[in-house]
Amino acid sequence: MTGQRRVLVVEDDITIAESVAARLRAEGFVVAVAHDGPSGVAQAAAFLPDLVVLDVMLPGFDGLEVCRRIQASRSVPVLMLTARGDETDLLVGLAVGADDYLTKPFSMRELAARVHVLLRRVSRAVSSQSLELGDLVIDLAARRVRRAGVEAHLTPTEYDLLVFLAERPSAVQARERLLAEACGWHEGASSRTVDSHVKALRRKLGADLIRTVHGVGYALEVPR
Amino acid sequence: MTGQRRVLVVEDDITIAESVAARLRAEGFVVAVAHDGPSGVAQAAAFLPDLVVLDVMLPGFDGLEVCRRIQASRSVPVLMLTARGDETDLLVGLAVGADDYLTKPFSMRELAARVHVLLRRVSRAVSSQSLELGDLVIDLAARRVRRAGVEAHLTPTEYDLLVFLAERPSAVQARERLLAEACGWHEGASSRTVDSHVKALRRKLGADLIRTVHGVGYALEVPR
DNA sequence: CAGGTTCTGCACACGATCTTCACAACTTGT
DNA sequence: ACAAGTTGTGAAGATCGTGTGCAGAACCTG
Repeated sequence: MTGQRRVLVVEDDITIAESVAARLRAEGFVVAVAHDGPSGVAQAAAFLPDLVVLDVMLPGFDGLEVCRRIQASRSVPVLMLTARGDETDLLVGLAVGADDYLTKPFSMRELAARVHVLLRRVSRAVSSQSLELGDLVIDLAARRVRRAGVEAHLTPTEYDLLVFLAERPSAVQARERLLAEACGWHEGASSRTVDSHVKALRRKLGADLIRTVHGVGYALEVPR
Repeated sequence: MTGQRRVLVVEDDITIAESVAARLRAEGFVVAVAHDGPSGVAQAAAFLPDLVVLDVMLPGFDGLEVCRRIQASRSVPVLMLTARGDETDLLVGLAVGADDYLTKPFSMRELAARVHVLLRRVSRAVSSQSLELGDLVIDLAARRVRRAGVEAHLTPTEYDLLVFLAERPSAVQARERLLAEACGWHEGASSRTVDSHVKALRRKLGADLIRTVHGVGYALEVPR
């Protein structure tokens, strides 16, 4: 994970919002605050947070709707804040895509702990800023790739191909899929084109990185 | 992830342990219970749970040590149970690799909700669906097969054949069926082709895996 | 526009895989 | 135990898929 984590707090109660924001800033996060649903959704799109802390009770439309809309465009972990006993909201929230929840009142310490857990989990899976698979590091923002600390210069197609594979580590992808996703789609495109790019990736990043699955396609193996 | 999820509950208070186990069983999980640290670690290795619910206060050695040991061998999500106010234990627990926690007293409903969230998250992250039949593990996304932890290299036809059988454990499949499903369909294809592939599978994965049903076909037996 | 880079498609060689065959070993029913 | 049918086995040929190098096309960039 590169740089600072960004957290968006969507909470209409100014006092709570500020406490939360202050605590998270103290923990080293970059924090944005929205006080209603529509601006929450807007900020989620503009601020591109790594995590959203979301009150379910909001003016405009409610938190569940916000949750749905945020998740619709981009997969972001959501920590929901619910009133105690609001189990219906809670269950709906989890169904809608929230990843965790806290019931009010909660301690700032508890909030911080949960935020850290959620982000740790996310970075373990897929980070929005960089992909790290063993000694392979892909800096998505900078479009740079390093293997065992050594930077490799990749052409655009090679890079896209690598990222597509790296986002699905060890999952086998058919040539056709790779051709369509990474290279553009041409009528009558030859799937042998993929071979050429795979070959280039192997030359630049090591032959062990990409596994050939005979008769199917390729998969990226997590290197050590 | 195939079939039922397995949950291990490590909790010394028999009443709590049974309530938790009962609730989780009602939710459709396969549940094992351990009442102290050492047997918790042992069961984690033997029962191979998809998730562990772990009390931090345990006879033997404490829950944090159990957590460490469980995580040491295999990555399993851990839901910690802590006494209210035990924030030190809590933070250490999260550091040691717990993925979530509940403070006592908690409602069974809350527990069940968290268990579901954790498992959903894991299946989302690790994604790779897999078939597990005893010591045979088929990673469908990666198209990889392991028996008793040892990876076997299978050819495309062998793999397809195995998956077809593994999706219908113990069910006998006619040669013609296998020929059509796993191998492509040729006019006038000889069903003896299947024999060759079965033979290869037996050589690579052990002779006990595939049972011959004389005059009918083959069936995959769940190995112990 | 010149010079470079990148993408794509092709052909060949090699290796992996599939299929078949003949014969041995086995199962089943009588 | 025997005969008939079925399955296991090993090997060999046919087929298919992939790695590789190369060259023209397409694409930037200054």
